[in-house]
Amino acid sequence: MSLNYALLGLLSITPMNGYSIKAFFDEAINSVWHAELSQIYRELEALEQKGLLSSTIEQQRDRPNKRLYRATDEGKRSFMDWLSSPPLKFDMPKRDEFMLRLLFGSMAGPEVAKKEFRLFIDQMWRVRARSGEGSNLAARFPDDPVMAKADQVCRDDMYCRFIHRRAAMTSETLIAWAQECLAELESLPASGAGKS
Amino acid sequence: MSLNYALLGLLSITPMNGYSIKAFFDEAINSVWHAELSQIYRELEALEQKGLLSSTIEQQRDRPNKRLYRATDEGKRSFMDWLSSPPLKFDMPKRDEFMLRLLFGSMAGPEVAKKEFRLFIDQMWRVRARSGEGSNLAARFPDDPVMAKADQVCRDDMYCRFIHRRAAMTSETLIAWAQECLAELESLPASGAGKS
DNA sequence: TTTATCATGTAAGTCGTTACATGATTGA
DNA sequence: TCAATCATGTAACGACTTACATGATAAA
Repeated sequence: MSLNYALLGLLSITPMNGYSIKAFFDEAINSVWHAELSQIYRELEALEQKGLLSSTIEQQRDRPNKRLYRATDEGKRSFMDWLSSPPLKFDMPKRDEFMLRLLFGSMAGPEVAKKEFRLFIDQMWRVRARSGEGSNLAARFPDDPVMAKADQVCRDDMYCRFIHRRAAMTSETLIAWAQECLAELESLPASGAGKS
Repeated sequence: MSLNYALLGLLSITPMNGYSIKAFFDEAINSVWHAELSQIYRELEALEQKGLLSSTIEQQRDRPNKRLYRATDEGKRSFMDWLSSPPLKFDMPKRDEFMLRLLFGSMAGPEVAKKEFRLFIDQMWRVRARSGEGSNLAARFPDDPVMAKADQVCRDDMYCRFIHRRAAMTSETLIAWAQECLAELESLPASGAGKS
């Protein structure tokens, strides 16, 4: 299973609606978990039908209503069982498109690789910048108690600090790595686009 | 798409059978791409039916026969198109179970987190050890020309060196990060299992 | 007036995992 | 003799993505 426990965990702490869960994933813990809205809504419904979540409609003027989900007692139990269960895997299957392209670098020539490394470094700069700030959900959604609570889950929490520290350290390393590779590519005795 | 181009790329360089492709993924570029055998076989068949791959049976005494696949001209063209196409995404969706558990660390207590960090560090030691060696396919499959060729794809190739260097640097960083976190957890004023 | 944000969903399709089936050979 | 390695597959399921549909308000 997957998304499943991310939802049960979050909704064990605070009630949220689908849209705010998506925002939390993207803004606060984007280095940890990703999910599309459509998947979130579907999964929320499935968990409610299993009795692990319950939902209520929150009326809003000026805006569409929200369906707030929260974990039931059974949902909390199910989550805690998972959280304390030992069979955990560290090696999540990797499928990295950039790395795959790099593997075939000698077939495309160094110019392509150089261009992609420069884009990669740009991207990592953005990641690094974001990882320093932590979550800014409360700022982006002022006077929304749901977002404020979701934000607070991460602020002042040691484990969230660990997560952001990891994102910062990893992006730092990847920038160094990419610059190293780029330097080697640029020092190449410029031949006319071919094998390495 | 995904596995798709990994296969076309590999089979543009050298003919391989399903089993050896799996071995190449796992042994030589496990930080880049992962796939189950069943998926590889299914995808190979699909690509052959599209005319992007062709296959021949290689007879063997003492062992089951091999079905060797290679990219057709159309397959090679299709692959090169992809390789030189700009719309590349660096942000592959992340779903990291260990990190997700860590996010909810304050609900499980520091002892659980400590245990998992120690396991994580063990795992990363193994990753680091492996990333130094590069691929050892030729050693594991002596007198198999398919494996020898697959292995050679990576040896002496600058881009493969880049890949292994990244794996080495990343595992190094992750070990440092985990040790840092573990130290902070161990310096905690031992309370009886509860909130942070 | 058009675009962006907020908000919830459905449907179809692709991608990936797990379980099962088969069968020979080699090494412990 | 039992497990592991080599080798190829099928079937069923589960997870994830993409495209579509709707509709309000706020800002450019």
